[in-house]
Amino acid sequence: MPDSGQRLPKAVSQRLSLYLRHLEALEAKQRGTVSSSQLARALGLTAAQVRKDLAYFGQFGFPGVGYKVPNLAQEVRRILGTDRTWRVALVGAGNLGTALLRYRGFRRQGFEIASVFDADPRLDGKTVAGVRVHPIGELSRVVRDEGIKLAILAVPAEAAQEVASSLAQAGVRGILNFAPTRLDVPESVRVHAVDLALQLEQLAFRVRQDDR
Amino acid sequence: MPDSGQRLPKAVSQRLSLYLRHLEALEAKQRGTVSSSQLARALGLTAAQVRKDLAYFGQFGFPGVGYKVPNLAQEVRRILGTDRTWRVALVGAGNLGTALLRYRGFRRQGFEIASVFDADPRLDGKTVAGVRVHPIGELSRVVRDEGIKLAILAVPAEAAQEVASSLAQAGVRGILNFAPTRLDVPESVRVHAVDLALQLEQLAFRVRQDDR
DNA sequence: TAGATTGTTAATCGATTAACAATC
DNA sequence: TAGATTGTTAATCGATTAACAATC
Repeated sequence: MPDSGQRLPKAVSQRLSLYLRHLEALEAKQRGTVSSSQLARALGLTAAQVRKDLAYFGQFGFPGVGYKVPNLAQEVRRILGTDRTWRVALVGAGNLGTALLRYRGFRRQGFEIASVFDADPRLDGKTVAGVRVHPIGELSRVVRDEGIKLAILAVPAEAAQEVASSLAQAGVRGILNFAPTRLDVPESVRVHAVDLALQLEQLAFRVRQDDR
Repeated sequence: MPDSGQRLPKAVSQRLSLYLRHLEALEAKQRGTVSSSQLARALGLTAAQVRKDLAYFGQFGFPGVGYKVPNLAQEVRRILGTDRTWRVALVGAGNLGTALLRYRGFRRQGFEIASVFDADPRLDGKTVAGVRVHPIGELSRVVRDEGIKLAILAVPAEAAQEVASSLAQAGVRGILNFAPTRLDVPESVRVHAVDLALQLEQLAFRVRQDDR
């Protein structure tokens, strides 16, 4: 039973991005086909898991052959929604914001940082990495006018909630939150938190655990 | 049955960091006690889950009262290993590396970026955010001499594997990898990957799913 | 054809939730 | 004491793995 019906396990969508990464590497190497067991080995999963994950969305494989690389890559892009370009607003042009603005990985995966906002009046009208910085007061208008649906939040924790509320109000549907704080937003808005210190904490914990 | 015996579910350790975040916020507000249901509400979990998670490590609560905030915060810090300062090496002093170097959240959680390395000879000997940049050739020596056990990898994907191997060789036990590539390291080294484009991809996917 | 590999069902494993006696 | 809340056991839920007929 393909496509609809059963709910998608949360873990599956996370693995889709991994599949796409590896498929793109295989595309670059001009590999024609790949089997579930090859994908599994490369990504540290099991072959059954790979097949089951992909089968949630349709029948992409060929028994006895495997999956056709460009084919499957395109399907996964379509599923993830990165077969088109998403225009993204970046709020916060400090160190982290600037790094994110210059990070080439976003564009490579179909994301374009279309406008940048910062509360610091000294940045007003300046350009960073070729993109003009707007005063934060223009956020609602610009986001609304440009129909932007995704935003990256790279402001201090204290400012995050207020900005998030403005973004929600302006029609943003998803926020990638780098501020280490929980955001209270309407149901219509998805928040995905990236807490950098938390990542290091997890790493330290696992390293210490190995020492038992 | 406390502490040892059963294996720790992976998801539990991830939630420990969340507990600590919230406990630190409560500490700042001078809150004396907190119940499992209050913690659960604040973090979007269930009370039973909070109690069970904490019970893996001991009996920290008081029936009828809840948990003592400073007490529990200290216990969780001890469990996570952030009751001491971890010295961390940063490899890559580009935009992302610089942003990470200036990011205050690391120090707040007990991580100190003790030395920085970059392959670009123009950065050689310069200081960024008050820390001197070493040429990458000195990586092994410095890491070994200073007994550094954690590293942050903020170099281009092409360079990541080579640097990771050097780090492993020099005795590093954990790598926080910002390069979008899988690293092949000895068993003694833990790798925790942070793929920024993947985070945006996941967000876009969930936003699109909501539109069904 | 023989060999390989898929998609899918059933079995297993693990994690979350509900319930409640014990405790303050 | 009465009310609140813990730690823990049993029940439920969900995700992973194994197995295999169908297919190329």
